[in-house]
Amino acid sequence: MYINIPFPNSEQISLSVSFTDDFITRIEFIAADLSQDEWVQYETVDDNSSSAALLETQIKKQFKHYFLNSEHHFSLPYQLDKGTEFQQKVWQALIQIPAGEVKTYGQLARELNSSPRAVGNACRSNHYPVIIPCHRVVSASGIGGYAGDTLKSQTGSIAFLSIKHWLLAHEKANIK
DNA sequence: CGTGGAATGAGGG
DNA sequence: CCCTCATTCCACG
Repeated sequence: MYINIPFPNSEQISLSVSFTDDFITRIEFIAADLSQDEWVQYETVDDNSSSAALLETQIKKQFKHYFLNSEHHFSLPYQLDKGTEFQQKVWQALIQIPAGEVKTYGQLARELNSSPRAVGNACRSNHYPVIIPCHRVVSASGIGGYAGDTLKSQTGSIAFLSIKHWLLAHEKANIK
């Protein structure tokens, strides 16, 4: 099952969160479906009739808190064991970057004895954007990429870099 | 300054 | 194997 959470400051984009009874399986940005009033869904009251409903409530609550206050620390269950050992190391490093701070691909690469390019690729394969804050990794010269997009090339209809920019601004991070 | 190659990890033809 | 990628650094002109 999944829920769509409207992304702040954009009526065009939703955050689609897929989950089972026990954990989140995937998060992705999608073009918002304007045919339904998603804010109403988003505001629904607590329902603890099942474990899935419980998790759904937590997801809604925590994203609402984060969008209200970037200091919010996510505590949601998700599967980390899908990637390779290297990818998991990168993802672990990502969740230790606090809101308001950024690291470059190069910095992370030095910490992990790898290369900037490889770190970027691991960020690219992050299945849980926002709660695993790959947006806090920027390039040495600018904002870097997001969801496969770069300054030079936007792959689809959604301007992913504008999302990265919004998240970093929301967290009051200093960027070039 | 621009350009090109190397290093790195993973995925795809 | 070869290529492409959310990079970066260093050499060379």
